[in-house]
Amino acid sequence: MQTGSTKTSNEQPRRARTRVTIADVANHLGVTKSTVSRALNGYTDISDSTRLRISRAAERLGYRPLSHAQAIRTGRVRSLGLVLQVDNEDSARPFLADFIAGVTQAASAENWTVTIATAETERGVQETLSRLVDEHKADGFILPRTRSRDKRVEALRAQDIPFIMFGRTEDPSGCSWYDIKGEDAMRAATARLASQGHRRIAHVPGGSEYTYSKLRIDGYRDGLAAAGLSIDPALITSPAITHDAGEAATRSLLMLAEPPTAITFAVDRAALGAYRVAQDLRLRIGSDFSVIAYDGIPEGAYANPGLTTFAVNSRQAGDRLASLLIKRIRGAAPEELRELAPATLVERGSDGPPRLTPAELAQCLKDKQKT
Amino acid sequence: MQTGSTKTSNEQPRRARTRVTIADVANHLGVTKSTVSRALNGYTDISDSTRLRISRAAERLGYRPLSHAQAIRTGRVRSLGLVLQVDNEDSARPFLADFIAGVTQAASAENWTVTIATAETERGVQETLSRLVDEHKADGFILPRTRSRDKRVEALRAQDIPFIMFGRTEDPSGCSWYDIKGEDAMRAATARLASQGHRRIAHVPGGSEYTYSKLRIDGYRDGLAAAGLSIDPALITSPAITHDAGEAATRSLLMLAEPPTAITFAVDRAALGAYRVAQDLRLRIGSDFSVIAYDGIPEGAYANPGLTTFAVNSRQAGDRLASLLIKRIRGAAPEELRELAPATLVERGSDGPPRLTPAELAQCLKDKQKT
DNA sequence: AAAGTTCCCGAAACCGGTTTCGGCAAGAGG
DNA sequence: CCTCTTGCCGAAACCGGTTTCGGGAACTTT
Repeated sequence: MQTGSTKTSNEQPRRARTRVTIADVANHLGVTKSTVSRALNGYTDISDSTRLRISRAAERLGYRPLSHAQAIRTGRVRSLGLVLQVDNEDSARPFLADFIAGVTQAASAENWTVTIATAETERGVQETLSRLVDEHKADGFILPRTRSRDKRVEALRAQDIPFIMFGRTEDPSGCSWYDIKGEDAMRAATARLASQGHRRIAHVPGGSEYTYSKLRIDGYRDGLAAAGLSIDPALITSPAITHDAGEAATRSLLMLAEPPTAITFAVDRAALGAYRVAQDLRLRIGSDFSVIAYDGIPEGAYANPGLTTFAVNSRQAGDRLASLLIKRIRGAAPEELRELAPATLVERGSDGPPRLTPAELAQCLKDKQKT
Repeated sequence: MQTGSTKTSNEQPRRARTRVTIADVANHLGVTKSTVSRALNGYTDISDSTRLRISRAAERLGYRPLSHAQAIRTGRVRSLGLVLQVDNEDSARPFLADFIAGVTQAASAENWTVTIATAETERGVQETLSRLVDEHKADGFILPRTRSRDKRVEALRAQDIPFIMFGRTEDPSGCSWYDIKGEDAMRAATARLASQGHRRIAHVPGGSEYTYSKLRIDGYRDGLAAAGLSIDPALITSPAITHDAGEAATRSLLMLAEPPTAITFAVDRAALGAYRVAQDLRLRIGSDFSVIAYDGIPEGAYANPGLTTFAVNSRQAGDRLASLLIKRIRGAAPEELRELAPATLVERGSDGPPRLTPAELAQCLKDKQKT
């Protein structure tokens, strides 16, 4: 019974609702499609009067070109790609909404859109990215959380596909980026603590695969050096980006024979782990020992005392990233599209002059352990 | 010097990187484009052997059809649209990442993508939505946070564009939805508190323009009725969805001559405001008065005592919404695509048997006020 | 063996835009 | 007055797919 061209899949015929096409505009004015197209796209071989007539008519008829119809010839879909890694641990990203708002806002301003995708693993991100590339779902990509050696960067660079990093990377050739100066923030944090009188200042770094982690350690080191303090490798723990890991790192630091009176954390979430330690050991954060972190997550404001931190403006970051990427897609050289912005210090209660010296703190902890 | 067809805009010629097209596959096998197209799209008038040959060759050559090239004829871009309202107040949406992960995951599974956009105002959302519709950037839309009377719904319904709501609405004709049974959760919350011995149980509703708010109030009322408790209009406050508003609502309830010993909140964030009141008045949440809320935001776990709440699975919601929407786009009747799922109770420490009667609580508060 | 089906697939139109090419007309130059 | 530009726009090809139409070959049926 089947009559040749019967489809098996359950797709429904597209609805017949008619759109205003470029041909409608052309017919309406008695010109050709090509004239309309060139008039609307800024070609110079169209007289001003004609251009005006056409753009008016297009406006009045409500003509909106289909970007996918344009894309077939131009190769541009006017869309930015964003592939997020959402693993189970830190899937709760409080500033994601802001970040996306920034990206989409800048994109809409140029009449572009944003194509978003997620994956759980690094490998999954790679695959998703390459699918979007293969199907040309986006003209360029925003790469958040860049690693020192980043496969996404390598793949896109090799294929000469426009991209911009939120973060920096080891080999910057052909790369554009927007990043927050985490190194400056950590330098400032260390300087601030030193000026408060701290002499032993520790650092809990972030994930070692990420570029930011190295940069923040550098900043921490620079800050110590500038304050004339020596660098004690024992005061730099293993990486910690979660609540639990931050708690463990804090504990290990306080166990030291000569414990630090201040700790800088590369990420807020780890710093919040220190609060649990303080509660456990009945220490007051901000006097018994101080904490300064980085990120600016909202939970930091609810902590008690509030977490002093260097906050990043996620919305602005998204906005700048999208703007720069569009420029890149339009042909700007990648080397011209590199921007750094500062984090802003949010002073709350988690830091202050040390009540005790390291030796006294050690003694105090030993006493508490007995009881 | 300009030679006629010079463009003024700064667009760069698209890069010449060649893709594998359908013609390449066809030539490679000595068949026509149309045969390849039909073979790959499941038409029945292609012999199995040919179909196999073609799909193998396509695979081997790495052929991926351009969705925008397909779209020009089919009218389908294989993309789901999602327009979020990101206002300044609650822009920090902790489950957004999960929600997006769910949506994109279900979309990718069908080889679809997700086009995301944001706006700050209700009006902005409307405009963004209509821009996406006009440019046909998506084949259908996911509408989060539906209102009782929702302009987005009316607009899309009028134009017969597929959509699905996360939430319900007043006039369900032509609507599909996925929603969490907030009414059941509130009924269960009230029942739970009643069984703990509470006799005066209050409710702090969410934004009155949203459908969920009305439903949760209904659930609260049903719960009271089922427990044989009377409904006191004084125990239903004005809407509160922020920390501050929740704090104010709590204060007003405790000021009552006969205050409630338990409060149900339509949203977690408002419930967290109650903690500030408790701290202020030196009341213990979970014994002096109890709190049960709804949402399952992560901050609830950090509160002290932990917030007992009905949590929604955002990831699953996103997943189901995307799946249902795709079915809708493929032609399923909207009435068949309606799903409800339960919220799950997360028992923490914010509720328990009342230590005091309402009268005693009032007295206690009066005493504290004196000192 | 002729006629009618059924199974496959090629040819060509089509979707809605963009871009190339060429030509007419008006203005400039000699 | 004739030629040479220059400005402006139409005709048609083109992008990469999908879909319609029709027809040849093989297979039944009578």
